[in-house]
Amino acid sequence: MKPQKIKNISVDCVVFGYNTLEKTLNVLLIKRYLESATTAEVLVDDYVLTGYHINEDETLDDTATRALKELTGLSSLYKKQFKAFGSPDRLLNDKDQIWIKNEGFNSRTVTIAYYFLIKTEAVNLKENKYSAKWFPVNNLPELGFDHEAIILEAYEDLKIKCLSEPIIFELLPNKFTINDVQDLYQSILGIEIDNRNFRRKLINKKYIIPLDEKQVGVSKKPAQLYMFSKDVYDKIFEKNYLISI
Amino acid sequence: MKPQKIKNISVDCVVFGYNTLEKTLNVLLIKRYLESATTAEVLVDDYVLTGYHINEDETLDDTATRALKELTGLSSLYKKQFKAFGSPDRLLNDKDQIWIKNEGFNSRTVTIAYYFLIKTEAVNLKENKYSAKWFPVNNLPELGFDHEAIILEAYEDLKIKCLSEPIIFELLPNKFTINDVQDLYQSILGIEIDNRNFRRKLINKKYIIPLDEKQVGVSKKPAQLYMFSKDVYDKIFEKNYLISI
DNA sequence: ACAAAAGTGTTTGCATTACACCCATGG
DNA sequence: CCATGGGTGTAATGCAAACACTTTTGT
Repeated sequence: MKPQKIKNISVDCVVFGYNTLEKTLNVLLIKRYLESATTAEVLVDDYVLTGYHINEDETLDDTATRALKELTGLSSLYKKQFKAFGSPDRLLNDKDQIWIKNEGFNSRTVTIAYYFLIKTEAVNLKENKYSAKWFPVNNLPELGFDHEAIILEAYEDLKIKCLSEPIIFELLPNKFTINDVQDLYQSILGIEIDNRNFRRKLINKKYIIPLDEKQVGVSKKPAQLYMFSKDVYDKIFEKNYLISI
Repeated sequence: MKPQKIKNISVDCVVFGYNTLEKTLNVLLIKRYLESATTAEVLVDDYVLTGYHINEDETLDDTATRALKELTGLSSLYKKQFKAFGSPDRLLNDKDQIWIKNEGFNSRTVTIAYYFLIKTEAVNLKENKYSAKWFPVNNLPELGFDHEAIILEAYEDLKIKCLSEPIIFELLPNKFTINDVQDLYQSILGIEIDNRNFRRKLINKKYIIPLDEKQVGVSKKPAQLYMFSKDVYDKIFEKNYLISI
């Protein structure tokens, strides 16, 4: 028997992916398209976050994990529930109303929003059934529902979180250069960082481990590769209580 | 006409209050009590967070604000939505099931949890219709539903948040001593802080303003009183991008 | 005068910032 | 040999941490 959907509670997923070559932070969005059955007029044509209404027997985390699994084929990604959105008018645009009627959901749906961090190269979008596509977080397409607001809040949370937790490495390949990490911080935070100071800082961390390997296939001096060791990080981690107000 | 309640979505409020004299961080809880109509047997006797199911025409923030207003008579308190709880088995204890049947809610309710910070002395519990009572966050009574878990997560969030934002002053009277602030940090974080270093740090902040006033009615040397100026804080605030991973 | 809590300075080390040039490699 | 990006060192500053005694007041 099919599990019962709860029609007024959903989970939406902001999937962040970093493109190491273009140095852009991207969000994975799916196409929303609907034509009138009679006139072939285009009724809805935009993008939305991936998301599902929750099932009766499912935790919120489960729903989010399921959504990502179906979108990307991947599980055990970094995931964070960051906020619930429940304004009564969040789905009341004309387009959204048409869409909702078509899908049979409740127009007063509260959504629990998650964000995911993902190594872009791990996703194969070629044979994706949702026409999923990456968009730079700073240059989003037209979005349905209140999804633009959701993405921006996820992004704010990510900006803060990446300063104090080593989640940045979720967005990079397993082997990376110090400059990759710097570029990524710069993309996320929108700031410039001094390269010498940044290198020193990172290289001094015991959980940033130099490999016996250098870049290959680059047309200039190949850079030293490093990996991040979560084990070492967890071992040496200690909470600090620095009050900085 | 009465607004329509949504039976499977609620808001729960963790209300933190600090007792300056006892130096304890407390949570405001309400009594949950039910006797069997026939045998007078006590069916439910414990405490829960204050919370409401949301109305059709209400934002989540509105519901939270309404709950606090009815509980304490106060509005415009510091409020933070910190997490949604939606496990399918979060309300399945026997006691909880009895209670839910009595109240007519859905056993699969997702709750959006908020926490509030409040100056304890601003609340008058004497004539409170909910038998609300303060409990130390480190010594909670028996709690219904999953409310203990909710309180603990709120507390974790508060611990982190108070390190980087000046929310601590929401828990103190308008006029406070430096040692009050230190005691409060110590209560929240469960650590000891060096008094000389802490004083220097605080007194150097431009938004900690010394008043032409000292404590009165204390039986020892009266301390200098200070106030917190949010205006000054907002003016001099600047985001820093210190990466500390 | 005594008890209790308020208040006060200095030193040391560490982390952050600012800053400019040489090096190694592939083409 | 040259263009490109990788990689390197030092000095100045500011902040945090450690640490113990004197002062003020009310009783």
